[in-house]
Amino acid sequence: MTKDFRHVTEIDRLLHEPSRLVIVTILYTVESADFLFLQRETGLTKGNLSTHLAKLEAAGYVDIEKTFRGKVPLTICLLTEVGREAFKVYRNHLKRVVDSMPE
Amino acid sequence: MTKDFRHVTEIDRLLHEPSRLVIVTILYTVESADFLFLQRETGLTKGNLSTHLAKLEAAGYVDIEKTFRGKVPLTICLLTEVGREAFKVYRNHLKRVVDSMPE
DNA sequence: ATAAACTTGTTTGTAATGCAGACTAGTTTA
DNA sequence: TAAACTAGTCTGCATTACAAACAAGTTTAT
Repeated sequence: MTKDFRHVTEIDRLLHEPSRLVIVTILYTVESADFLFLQRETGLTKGNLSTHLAKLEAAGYVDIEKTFRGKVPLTICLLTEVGREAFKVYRNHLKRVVDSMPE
Repeated sequence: MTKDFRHVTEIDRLLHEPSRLVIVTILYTVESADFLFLQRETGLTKGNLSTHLAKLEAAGYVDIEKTFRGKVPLTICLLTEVGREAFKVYRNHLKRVVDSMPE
């Protein structure tokens, strides 16, 4: 048996998707962001961003608040405590993965 | 504009898939392995392993040599030079990702 | 007035992906 | 000669990622 690298497969798939990781990383640093801000920062299309946010919301990682800026609809996104914890866990897991990789 | 985390999205998707990363990591350390050895080490089902290997072969990351051990068919897998390089690039990319993640 | 363009997203359609069970083909053992 | 084993591939299904099309209203230009 070689060294066991299978721990990699236990990583949080929701955050392992690069698009979602970028979204969550941004939310981790800013605490609150609207839809178009996220779109600009991530470079994602609206449809794609919308889907990823819905998935993160379904997992309880982000809260999505529908509101208005004047008369214009506005979607505010923020990380939940669950999401913050999940990010930290993922980050640490990824660190271990990197450290376990052979030279 | 917040810090730019979009470099994450440029990561090698082929290696970003955990199952394939485990396969390639093993091949990186052993230089040569047969199908059943890989199956035991990775914990993947045959079908899944077969598909992932085919994908890695199509990308030129692994060579697959069909041979026989006595009268029994045997599939030998090994990383190509391209695959070794791709692994190193991915590993370094992942290091940068981890280092760029906020506390 | 009303048409054009913009804001802010959601829904839909499509192609790719991951996964495991069914299947193939041959070999060895009972 | 039937059962069980070895070594994989093929098939089908559920999930995913992605972007284009659509929706619903607002602001600007003519």
